[in-house]
Amino acid sequence: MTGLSRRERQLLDILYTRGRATAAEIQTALPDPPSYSATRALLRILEQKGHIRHESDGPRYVFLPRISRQKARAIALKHMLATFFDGSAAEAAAALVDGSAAKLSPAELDQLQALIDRARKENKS
Amino acid sequence: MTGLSRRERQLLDILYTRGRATAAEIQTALPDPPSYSATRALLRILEQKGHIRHESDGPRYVFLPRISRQKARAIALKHMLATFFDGSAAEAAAALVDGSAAKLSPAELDQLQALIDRARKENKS
DNA sequence: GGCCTCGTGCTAAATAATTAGCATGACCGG
DNA sequence: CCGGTCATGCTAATTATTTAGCACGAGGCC
Repeated sequence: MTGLSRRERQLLDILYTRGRATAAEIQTALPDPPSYSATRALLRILEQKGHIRHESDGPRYVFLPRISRQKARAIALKHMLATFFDGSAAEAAAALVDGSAAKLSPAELDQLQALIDRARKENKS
Repeated sequence: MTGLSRRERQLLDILYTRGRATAAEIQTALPDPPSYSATRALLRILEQKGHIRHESDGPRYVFLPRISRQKARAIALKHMLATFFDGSAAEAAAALVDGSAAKLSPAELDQLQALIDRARKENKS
């Protein structure tokens, strides 16, 4: 995943965020958008490299990542942990709870509490 | 940060991971390592772009990111939340606790528990 | 002093990435 | 039928990135 070029990465991020998108949607969403045909050329390259695929949606193509969002998440998380948190999921979670990246609502804290409780139960068995 | 080229990103990741490194160390750590002089040329570009700086360490330079690891972390976390978790810190934290990316030890769960408790206290005031 | 090693600054060539245009086909409306 | 719009496949030109070599200086050893 670190072998991606600038534009490849930008485009894949859009697809991971949205799940699927047309070339026109992707073009609009790209930072400093290139032309429609430049966008399509990039899509073709990513498809050739095996990162994405397309389906027909009426008269046009819609593009999807080849790996699931879950899978892509896990890969991205892992890379981020290694790069910024010495591999420590706990530190990353702490950063999230701490609000350096976002603020958790009470409901979200409850949700996380439930997960911790469950993780503790599983640790006991 | 999404405007970085392939090699730029690879190199910065190394510096964020290690905090500081010599050109030789960076060269070795780069995936599919280029020559020493190619590595230095890349460092020069990143320095010109303002992403890194160097200090003298005896007869050689040692390179550092221009932004702190804390800051870089926060940026990376934010981007990852937006791309893979619809902006939800709670979902990301859940993924971390859930172990899809890593398994938390009992001590780590305690640590996280303390942070949740504190966040809840702050929510009350 | 000469040679070697280590490190830097700089340059330019090679390579990869990015870009956009052309040709074509399908469809629709006048 | 013609023209316009929308979409694709494909190509090649342009631009950015990556690469590595050269020249030079510092330091150490013989």
